[in-house]
Amino acid sequence: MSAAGHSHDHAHDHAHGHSCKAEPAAILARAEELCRERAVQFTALRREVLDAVVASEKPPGAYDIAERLSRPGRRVAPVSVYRALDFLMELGLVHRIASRNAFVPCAHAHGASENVVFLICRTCGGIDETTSPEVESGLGKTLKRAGFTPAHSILEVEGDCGACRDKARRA
Amino acid sequence: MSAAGHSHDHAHDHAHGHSCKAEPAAILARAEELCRERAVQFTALRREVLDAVVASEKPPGAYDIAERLSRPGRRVAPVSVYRALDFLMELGLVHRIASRNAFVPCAHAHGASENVVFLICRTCGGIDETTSPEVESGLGKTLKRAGFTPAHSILEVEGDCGACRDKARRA
DNA sequence: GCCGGAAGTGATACACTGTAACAAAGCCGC
DNA sequence: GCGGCTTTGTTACAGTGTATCACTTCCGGC
Ligand SMILES: [Zn+2]
Ligand SMILES: [Zn+2]
Ligand SMILES: [Zn+2]
Ligand SMILES: [Zn+2]
Repeated sequence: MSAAGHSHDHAHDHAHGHSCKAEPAAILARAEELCRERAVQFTALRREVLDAVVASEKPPGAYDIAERLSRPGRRVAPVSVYRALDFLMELGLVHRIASRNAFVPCAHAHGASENVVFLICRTCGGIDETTSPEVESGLGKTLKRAGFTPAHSILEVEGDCGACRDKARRA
Repeated sequence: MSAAGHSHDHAHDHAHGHSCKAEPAAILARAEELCRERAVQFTALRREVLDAVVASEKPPGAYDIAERLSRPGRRVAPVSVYRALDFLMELGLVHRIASRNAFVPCAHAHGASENVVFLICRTCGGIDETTSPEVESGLGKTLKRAGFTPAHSILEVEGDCGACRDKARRA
């Protein structure tokens, strides 16, 4: 999945559907801003956990993060990671992928109530995030028909991303 | 939703949004038919696990089922339950709810590729199942736009079912 | 600067969820 | 019945997430 935006900031208009890793600097900035707004602490541990999620090649599990942050002389227990992840999810900076027990940085800065679609590539393991007005409205109709009041929803699609499909075709 | 048809088959047209337990007899019959078709064994254990899933008040976890099936003198280990559940899911008789680690009987007899929407009531804990052509087509468009080839997807909505909402309103 | 409450972290233990490996039992076609 | 396959039992273990409590850090008020 592609890394969006380089230092010289080329035109990156996202007509492509493939995942663009959130720019580490951008998401960090967003984190700091959000924490200032809400008057909560963006502590070192929280920053490190966010960094780990952003920097990981594949969406890591909580234990992966704990291991990555631990060194001889400093052990970060999974429970600390979970707390930081809860915090980051509360702020909408990180999402949990229920079907994988993994965590991804939010790539969209969408509102909390807005539905997102996670595209999980079973070949490369990458997870892309997109929004879908069509799904949103269709789901709204369906829920209304069912008399169900939604609080939040998860939509995770497993399959093959464009890059992996192309690679397979060339092979 | 809905279990159509009781013994005296009253009009049960399901304008209501709340979960209607699948008729135990019907799903059992379907299981036997499917197993005959595919020439696989519908063993006692598999039947008991299916029964347990159908009969449970709330969607049970695998360990709940194991406990329910165990008695003094006969212990059913979780691993056996998982195997039976895998079997039943393969046949499309049971679904796993990723956001809850719970299992529900299929209430629709839909095809394997067809998308379903799970409606999870956070008040009563009931889980209803419905299909949504709108979502289906909307999601198709979105995936195409993203260049993503889907294999299968999960869509789980948490909120309040009609019954619980009414109950709350009257209170 | 100091104090006191609130928030965050460390550490341990534990509960819950799921899988691997191998042996024993049951089924089925020959 | 024999031989191969499927299913189940049993044990052990890996992976995921939470409860508890003590300790530290932060922050606002004095
Ligand atoms: Zn997001
Ligand atoms: Zn891929
Ligand atoms: Zn179903
Ligand atoms: Zn309800």
